[in-house]
Amino acid sequence: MSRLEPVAAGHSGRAGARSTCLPDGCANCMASHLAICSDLDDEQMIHLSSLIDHMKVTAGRMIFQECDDAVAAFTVTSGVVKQYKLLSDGRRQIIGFHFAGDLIGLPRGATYPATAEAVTDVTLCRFPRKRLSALMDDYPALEKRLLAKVRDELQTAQEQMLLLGRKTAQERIATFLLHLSDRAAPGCLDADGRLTLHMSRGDIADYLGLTTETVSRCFTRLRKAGVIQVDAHGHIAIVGHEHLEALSGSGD
Amino acid sequence: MSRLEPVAAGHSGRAGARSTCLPDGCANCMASHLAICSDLDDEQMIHLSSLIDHMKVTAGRMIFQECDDAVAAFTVTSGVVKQYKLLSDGRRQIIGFHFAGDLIGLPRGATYPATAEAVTDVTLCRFPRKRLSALMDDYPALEKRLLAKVRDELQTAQEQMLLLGRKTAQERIATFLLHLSDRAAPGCLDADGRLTLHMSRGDIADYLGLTTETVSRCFTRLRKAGVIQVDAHGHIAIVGHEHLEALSGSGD
DNA sequence: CGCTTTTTTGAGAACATTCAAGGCATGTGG
DNA sequence: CCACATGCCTTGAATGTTCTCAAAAAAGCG
Repeated sequence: MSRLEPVAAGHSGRAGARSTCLPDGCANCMASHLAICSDLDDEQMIHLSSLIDHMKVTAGRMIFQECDDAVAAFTVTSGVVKQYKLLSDGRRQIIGFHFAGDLIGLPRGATYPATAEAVTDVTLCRFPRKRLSALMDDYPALEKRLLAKVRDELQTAQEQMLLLGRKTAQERIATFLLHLSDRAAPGCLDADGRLTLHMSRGDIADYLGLTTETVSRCFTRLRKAGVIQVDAHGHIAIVGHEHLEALSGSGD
Repeated sequence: MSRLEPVAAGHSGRAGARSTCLPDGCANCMASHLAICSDLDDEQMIHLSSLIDHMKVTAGRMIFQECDDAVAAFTVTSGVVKQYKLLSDGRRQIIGFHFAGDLIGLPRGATYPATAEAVTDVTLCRFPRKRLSALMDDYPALEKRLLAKVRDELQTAQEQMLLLGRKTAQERIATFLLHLSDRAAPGCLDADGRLTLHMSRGDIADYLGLTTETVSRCFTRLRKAGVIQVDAHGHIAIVGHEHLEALSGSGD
């Protein structure tokens, strides 16, 4: 049984954001302006489209596993994905959450260095690795874009090292909420400015190097302090943005 | 007064590892086989050489500072460099140590995201940023090499997140020692297999998210357990490599 | 509605930190 | 060559933040 199911064919004949002639999956892609394909012209896009598959993965399913052969990379086109590493006794560190436009699964080596799992229902664009790297040789714009993405990721990772190595539990939670509301997070911010976390307390804990209980206690404290409001569905409104920034320990 | 001093001119006429016609600094460069220039042919190397300066920085001096304009990138050609980020109250996280062949100071944005400081006396190769990116457009091999370097760094950063978020103090020290002895570390490994750390206990602590005291206590425990031997000068011999691996919590 | 899963809350324990002092090496000046 | 100052490392005792263990409350789901 494959963990990955091809996405159902979309409505044909509907013009997408780009020119016609593209496969439905690409023409309607919500992430095309964010992903590595965004710098390609229409002709190149058609070429790229011929190499890829569009997939759906339901929440909780694995996309690829650490140590597996890295045969394909994926662009997240909707939903939220997490990547994590495990220690032998089960301790888990989530190394990143990924949103629409993010590319995952294109490591330097032959195998994936982390496991990827769908947090919500997810749609993905699958690039066979060999064909993608061949394409990079032809289209330098693609490689430039990839380089930019990897650099961004590295910078984010360095900020996360500061968080994991030196910040208190409270500061970690504050930083996390601010990052979600300020940056990243397409699909996390409601129209009314409310934040939908999507991931569980346990996931947040494993991302911030804490336990579920500590995360829960910090949320409670922030709520009682009037910095955030949490509604019945767990959606979060940041009331004291400045207060939260003060609590985050800030960059410097 | 500049923090960076040009390196003294080398002996002229001495043939380096590469063909002649190169500036002494490049011809004699100990890191040319490791750095991003390693994939260039002689003609390209001559071109690259015309863009760069060779510098010396003494131990403890700053190379560039967080938030400064990222006008130049640097390749470490000898010695050890650390990069760190600070919180407003002085808490510090070292995000990486850099050895011969490593490239630092080429961020995505306009400013350096971290401060770089010489741990030992260091020699550097300085690339003005604009000219380097112009050169990348001409020599795709250079950009490919950079991409590979950044990917390596990202993978290292992800392993460090696992360490900082989930490993115990003992496991962090064990992992650190193994990494130095296995990988990285040109100039850290003596002929007889002994490890020279170069950096202080405080630096190690700020790299591993611990305090100086905890680092010291862990070293003592490892020494008393017979896993490592520390001589009068602080050089370390790893006696129980397998034992250390068991203590490191290992990848999975 | 009953079941499972997740989240919250509480009490006690643990690991690492903080605070404090002593040891050891290096370097300087008498 | 020794005395002394300095900086870094080590060791000890006490504290604290976060974790572990445990149970209740809330939310999701058939």
